[in-house]
Amino acid sequence: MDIPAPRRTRIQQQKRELILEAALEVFSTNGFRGSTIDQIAEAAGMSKPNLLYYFRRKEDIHETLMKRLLDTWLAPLRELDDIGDPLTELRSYIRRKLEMARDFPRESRLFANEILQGAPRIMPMLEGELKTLVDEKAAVIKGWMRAGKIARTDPWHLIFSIWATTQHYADFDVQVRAVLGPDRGGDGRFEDAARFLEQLFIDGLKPKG
Amino acid sequence: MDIPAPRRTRIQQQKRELILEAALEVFSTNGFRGSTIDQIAEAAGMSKPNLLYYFRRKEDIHETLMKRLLDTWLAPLRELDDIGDPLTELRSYIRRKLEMARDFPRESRLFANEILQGAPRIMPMLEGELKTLVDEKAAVIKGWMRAGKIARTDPWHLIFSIWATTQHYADFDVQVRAVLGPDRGGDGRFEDAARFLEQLFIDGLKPKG
DNA sequence: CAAATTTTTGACCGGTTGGACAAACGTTAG
DNA sequence: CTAACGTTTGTCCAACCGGTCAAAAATTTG
Repeated sequence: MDIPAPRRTRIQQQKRELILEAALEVFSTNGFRGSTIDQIAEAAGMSKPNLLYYFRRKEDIHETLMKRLLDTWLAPLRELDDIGDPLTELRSYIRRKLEMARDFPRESRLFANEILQGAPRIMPMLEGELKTLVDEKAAVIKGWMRAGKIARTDPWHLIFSIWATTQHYADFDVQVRAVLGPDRGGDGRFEDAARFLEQLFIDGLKPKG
Repeated sequence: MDIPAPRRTRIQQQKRELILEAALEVFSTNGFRGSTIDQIAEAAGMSKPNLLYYFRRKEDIHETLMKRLLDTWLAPLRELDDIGDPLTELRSYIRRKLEMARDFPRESRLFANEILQGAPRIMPMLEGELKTLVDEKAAVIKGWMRAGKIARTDPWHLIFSIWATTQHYADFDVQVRAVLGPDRGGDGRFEDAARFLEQLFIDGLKPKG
């Protein structure tokens, strides 16, 4: 990175944001290697050397984007809380996750791209921060199961399946729209998905009578 | 493509297979633009011009790979049949899909890469062949619902969720292994996933008493 | 064996890419 | 006004990349 964080002027902050926004667009649709600095510069409305004045290397942009992304990306899971009704908690976790797929598909795709290619730049984060958080929440879910509040299953795979099903609507969006066709593939598809996922997970997780 | 298919010698077939195998490895981990002909050639143990003797352009390799992939990829869904017990049919569909994620993760990632980047090369196939097949199978599932054999839901989103959850174990494999850790992330993870998915989908789809 | 054919390779080319650099431009403060 | 500082740009470069080509090497055919 270029200018040390504390000494950034308002203009510098602004331009850096502009670049990051443009880079998100470009990286998320072309992957890291598939994106060029020129593309990002053009999307940000500036020349390549100008962009390189704010971020010395292409990788710096990607790294900054990635760091920032991970926090927001894990926020919904962080909010999953022990207090409150378990099924309600899970329901709103699923809803929040699906809303993120709807409202931040580029972020989802950026993340998917990185994982698909073996997570070369964020492996430590997965084994550290992410694993810790998931283990913690899995313990919470396990507690609910022991208390008979929800059916017994593997909490880790439950979390994976929530990730998979919700992010699918961002990462595989073109496929979803192609299969649903013009009529059902419109804006309503997220509400249909929400209804379906609620039924699948919540009804499926109700404790066995 | 180079030599017309009917006039290929045994050696040509063999070399082409070698190249396709190497290309699958490289494309699935780096994406199309992220992969170079040199990488593929090295992985196939030959020089770049030699590779280009068998496939004139980089795109031809990708196209051949993609065409071949789609058939095998959709085979499990094609097998989903109206005859036989609905829950058993769905259970074995899910199992076959998960087995494909386990045994052909590179194929899954190649496909995921393509879709993630907007499916520029296979869009017609998605809107045509794939949509037709899914619509057909959705009708079958709907029939089961009308007959009271399984609970009522959206058949399209049901299929999406099966795709998402099973392919997740191939596409996001590094993340799954990182989160499960060294002990649970070993070879047993697919059996755990199979048990979990069976419970989620099959128990969740039993008709409401 | 020799001629014909197929396969392999080294050298090369034009275009692209990430990045460096110095000069020009703009802005602010004394 | 002008010196200092921050910003922008045109130009350039070395590395890389997809692809060509002619000639060498290997193989097949007669």
